[in-house]
Amino acid sequence: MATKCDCDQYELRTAFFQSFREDEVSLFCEEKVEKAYSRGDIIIREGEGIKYFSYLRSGLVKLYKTDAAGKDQIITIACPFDFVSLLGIFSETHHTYSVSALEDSILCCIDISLMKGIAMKNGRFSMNLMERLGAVSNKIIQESLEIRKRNTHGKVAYILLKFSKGIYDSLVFDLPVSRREIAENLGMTTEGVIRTLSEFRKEKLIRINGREIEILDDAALERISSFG
Amino acid sequence: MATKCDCDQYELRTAFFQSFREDEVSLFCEEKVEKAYSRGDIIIREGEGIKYFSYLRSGLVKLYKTDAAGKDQIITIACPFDFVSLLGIFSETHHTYSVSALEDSILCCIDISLMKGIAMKNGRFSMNLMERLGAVSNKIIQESLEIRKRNTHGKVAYILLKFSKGIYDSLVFDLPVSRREIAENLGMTTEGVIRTLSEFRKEKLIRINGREIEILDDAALERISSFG
DNA sequence: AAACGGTTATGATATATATCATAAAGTGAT
DNA sequence: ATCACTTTATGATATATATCATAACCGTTT
Repeated sequence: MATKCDCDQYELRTAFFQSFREDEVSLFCEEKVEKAYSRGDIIIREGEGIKYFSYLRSGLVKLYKTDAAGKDQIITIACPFDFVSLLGIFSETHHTYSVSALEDSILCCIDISLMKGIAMKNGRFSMNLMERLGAVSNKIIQESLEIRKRNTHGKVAYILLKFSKGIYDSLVFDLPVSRREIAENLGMTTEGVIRTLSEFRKEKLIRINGREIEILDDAALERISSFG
Repeated sequence: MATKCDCDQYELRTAFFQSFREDEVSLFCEEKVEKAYSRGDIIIREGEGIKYFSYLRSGLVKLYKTDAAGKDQIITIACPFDFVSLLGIFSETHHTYSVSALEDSILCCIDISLMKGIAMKNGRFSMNLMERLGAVSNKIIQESLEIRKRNTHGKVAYILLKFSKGIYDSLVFDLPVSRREIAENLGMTTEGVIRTLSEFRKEKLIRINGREIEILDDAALERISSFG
C-alpha cells in the first residue's frame, strides 16, 4: 500500500515547498511515502495517534467526526492538494477527526516528527506551511459560517454550486457523496436533502439521475444560495 | 490610546514566546504596543488591511462577520491570551472579520511584517506560533460543530455552561453579551434565546436578573447540552 | 420629567423542518 | 438469481423554530 515518493521535485517545490533547501527536498522525498486508498476506505480514525503530516495527491476525501450516538458530522470535503492534516497537527497528539476516501485517493505522507524537525530549522518553510494551513482552516471556518446562515434550500443550492464550480468545474457531475453524507455536511436530515433535491428537479433547476446531477438553471441556484 | 510595551518578559516568554532568542525578545518588546478599548468599541473592521498581529491581554472581545443585509454572525468570543489574529493573518492581506470589545479590553499589537520577519528567521518560534494559532482555529472549528449539532435548548445550555465554566469559572456571572448577540453566536433568533432562557428560569435551572445569570441546576443544563 | 431607542419579555400564529411510515430501486454478497 | 441491506423517494404528520405583534423596562439624551 505504501510506496516510495515519486513526486517530481518541480511540483513539490512550487506547489508546497518553495522554501525548501536542496538538502531538505532530498530528505523530504527520501522519507515521504504515498498511500493509495479505495473509495470507502477509512484513512484516519478519530482518536488515533498522529504519525504523519499528509496531503491529498489525487481523489477526494471527507473529514468527519462521529458522536456518541454514532452519528457522523462532516467537517469538510478535501480536494487534491488540500492538506488532510489540519492545524491541530502541531498542537495535538491524537487526531480529532476521521478521514475516509470518497473516491479512490492517493495521500502523500511524511513522518510528523521529521516535518517538525524541518519546520524548526527552516523558518521560511515554517511560514510557508503556516500560510497554507491557515488558508485551509480559514476556508473551513468560512464555509461553516456560510452553511449556518442558510435555510435548507439555500444549503443544498450552496453545496451543489460548490461541487459544480468549486470541485468539478462542470455543470454535469457525479455526486461523490450520498444524500445522507450531504445531510451530515449541511446539518440537515437525509430526507430533507432528498426532498429539496426533488423540489429543485421539479422546478427544473437541476436534472437528477442517481448520483449524476446536471445544473440546468445556474442563476436560480445562485439566487437561492445567496438569498436562503 | 497606544502605549509602549509593559509586558514583563517572563510572561512573554512562558506564555507565548518561549522560543524567542534574547535579542528577539528585546526587538519584540521594543516594537509592541498596547491598545486600550472601551466596551462597544470596534477594534477591527472586516475588509481593513492587516497591520498588526495581536492578542488579547485583558477583557473580552467578539469576532464577527456582517452580511450584506447588515446581520452579524459571531464567529467566536475571545478570552484573554487568545489570539485575536486567526490563521488568516499570514495568508490574507485584509481582515475577513470584524472584532469589537464586549468589555473594556487591552490588546497587544505587533507590526505584522516584523512578526513575519521574526518567524521567517526563527523556525522554533514559527513552530510555536503555529501550534498556538492551530489550537485557536481548531477550537473555533470544534465549537462550530458542537453548536451546529444541538437544538435551541442544547445551544443555549451549551453557551451558558461555556460562560460559567469556560470563561468566568463561577455559577454566577454577568452575561457579557445581549440576547441578540447570543443569537448571533448560536444561529438562532433573539426571541428564541429569550424564550429559552425564560423556560430555563421557569424550570428553575437558572436565575435571571437582567444580564446576571446564576446556574441553579448545573447537572440538568449539562444533560440538556449533551442531549439536545 | 419626558421622550427616545434599544433590550427584554411574552403570546399568537405561521412556517420550516424533522420524524415516521412505506416502498421502489440500487448494490453487494452468496 | 436470490437475499439482505442500503439508498433514494414520497406522503402524512408532528414538532421545533421563526415571525409578527405588543408591551414593559432600562439607560441616555434633551
